[in-house]
Amino acid sequence: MSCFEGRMKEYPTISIDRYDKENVNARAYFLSHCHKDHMKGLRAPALKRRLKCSLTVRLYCSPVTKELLLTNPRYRFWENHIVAIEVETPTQISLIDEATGEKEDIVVTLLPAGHCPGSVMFLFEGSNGTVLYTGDFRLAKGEVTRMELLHSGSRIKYIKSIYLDTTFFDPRFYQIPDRVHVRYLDMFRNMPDILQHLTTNRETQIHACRHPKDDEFFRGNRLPCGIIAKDGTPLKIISIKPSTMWFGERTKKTNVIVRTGASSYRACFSFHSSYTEVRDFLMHISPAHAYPNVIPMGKTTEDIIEILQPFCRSNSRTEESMYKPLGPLKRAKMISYTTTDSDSEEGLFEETLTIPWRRKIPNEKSNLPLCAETTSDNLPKSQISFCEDTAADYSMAASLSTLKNFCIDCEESNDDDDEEEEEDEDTVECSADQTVNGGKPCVSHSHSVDSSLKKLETCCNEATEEITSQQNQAEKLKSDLDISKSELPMWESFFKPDPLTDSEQEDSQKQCVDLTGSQSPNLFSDTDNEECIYISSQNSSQSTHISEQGSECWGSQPDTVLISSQERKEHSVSAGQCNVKFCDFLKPQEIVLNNFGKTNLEGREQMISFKSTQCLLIEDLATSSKIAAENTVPVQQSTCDSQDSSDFEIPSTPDSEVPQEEQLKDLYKRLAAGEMVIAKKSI
DNA sequence: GCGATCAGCT
DNA sequence: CACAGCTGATCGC
Repeated sequence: MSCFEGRMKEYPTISIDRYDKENVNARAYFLSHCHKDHMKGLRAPALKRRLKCSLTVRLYCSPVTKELLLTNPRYRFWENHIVAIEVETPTQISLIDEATGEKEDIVVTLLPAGHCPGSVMFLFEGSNGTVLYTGDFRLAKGEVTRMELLHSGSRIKYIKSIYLDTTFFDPRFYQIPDRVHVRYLDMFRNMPDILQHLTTNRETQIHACRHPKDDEFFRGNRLPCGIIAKDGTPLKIISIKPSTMWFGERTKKTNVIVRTGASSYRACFSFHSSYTEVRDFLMHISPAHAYPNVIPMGKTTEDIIEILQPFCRSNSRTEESMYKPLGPLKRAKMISYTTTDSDSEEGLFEETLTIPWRRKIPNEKSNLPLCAETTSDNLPKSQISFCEDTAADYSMAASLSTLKNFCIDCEESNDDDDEEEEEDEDTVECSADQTVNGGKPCVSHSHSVDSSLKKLETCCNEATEEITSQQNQAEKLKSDLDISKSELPMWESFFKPDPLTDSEQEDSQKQCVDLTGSQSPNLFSDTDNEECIYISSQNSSQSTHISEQGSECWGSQPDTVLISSQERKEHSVSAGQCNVKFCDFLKPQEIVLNNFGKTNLEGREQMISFKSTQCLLIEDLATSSKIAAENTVPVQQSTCDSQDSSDFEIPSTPDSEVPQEEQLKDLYKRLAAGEMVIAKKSI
């Protein structure tokens, strides 16, 4: 529950997610998402009076949040005072003091937060520095690296302060299963696409309604919303209750899904980032200061700030050093065609920054023969000229020393995490980075050279990422195939009402190794519940990924989703095949799988069937077959992809062909020879 | 009557 | 259970 007071130290004239007390007098309001604990005071009389008196004050939010807000008649008075800002679109806003006429401009960028429909983080850039307000967020590990607007060139922007969702920033919530994998962060932009999955028809097999207190309810021939099986057959219901706190409270490690009753299960699930996800986010952002938005019970703000402190860059480096200007550009070196060791080591600027290297796309597995080879001083001239046509006024100005340094960047940017190496190469890589990125401190050098070098960097990065992507796909395919061989999700065994056999329990306990000390649920683990069901985290992340119906957003909150096998033909149930339906904006506290009705299979052996629009199919990747929307995918393959989404890998490109070893070798050779390699899309 | 706050509940 | 949000009771304006 957010305890953020509404104001940030750097920009105290704006209010975010709080609209009471002094916040009423803010020059602008920001709403990160439509949850009540972030809307305090938003319809209070004081604020209504302010709106009537002010000509300039506005509420800024995402288009989806605006839509949701205005759906509620109680907030409709905002209609003429609310401004929707497109996600990932830097927008300048003038903050005007209507009493004095004083004006301050800031640039705000909305970044998808993955918490609920329309939820965003706010990135503010202005005279008092760059600050990030996260609101509530759930971002998978590594996702921050793909947020371009948090980066300048290939490096993370300097974030002075971060105001952070620390809901689960506690080792008890060390790891929370990933959500159903989606390809894009901005999935909520298309609300009609989500709405098409919804119906008010109670006879559908997926219900979002409150869960009864106990299993007794299900023995009656009625669902919580009142619907009954037409032919009078008894209901066969499985309920899954998405929980996070419950798992955090376990004294032992548990599975991600634990059986809690005859037909009830707890699935570990969260709309907030886990400890490791927040830690990954913070480590990448590396802000100078971090402030918690959420203070857990029994803790103080100071406690949490202390926990956050090790992740702040002010911890190891002084703030002053971060702002150290670059100094004048050494133009003479820029136009040199020759290179010496001293050139490359000295760099292009009189002084160098000490900004730690940040990877935009870290990858633990990939090696980069491309950059390793191109760091050679024998680099062919063609390596320089392959971007020439993209920069008319460049005139071959990039020295080999620049390229050499740049290639060190390249190599490292895709290398494994190794802080020692980073420190060792700081000076060299920074000088290169300043050259190619042309960051804000580089005010004295030629724009044309700067932009040309940027293009050069872009070209090299694209080539590098292409190779990395190809390698990743090959490795992923291999690992997925391994998984599919050995760890096929056993839906049949999961949804069976019978307790585990001794051998099943024994097998799973053998695999329980707790090295973290956290109680976070594991794939196969020990449990304090004797009726535990063992299921992979991939499965649970899909099975629990259900949410609240938009039309009920303001009314009674449905917290149960009932899934029955009584379905239309397109939702037909079949063993071994499982489509995943995306209802990501629903937010139930319970999911009930209800397989009442007639099917062609015995009820308890049925697989629950969904529709899929997002899951990638590994086999399709391998065969380049086109993945159509609404495609039907075998669950074991879609879950493999879901697992991948949690890794620090570049997501595989659908429709692309995984290269064979020989092809890769050929690619490397061509790249090393300075040829331009263009990714071809095969559909 | 309405809003703020809290307890209790899901 | 702290999520997030509802209902109802109570108090104050």
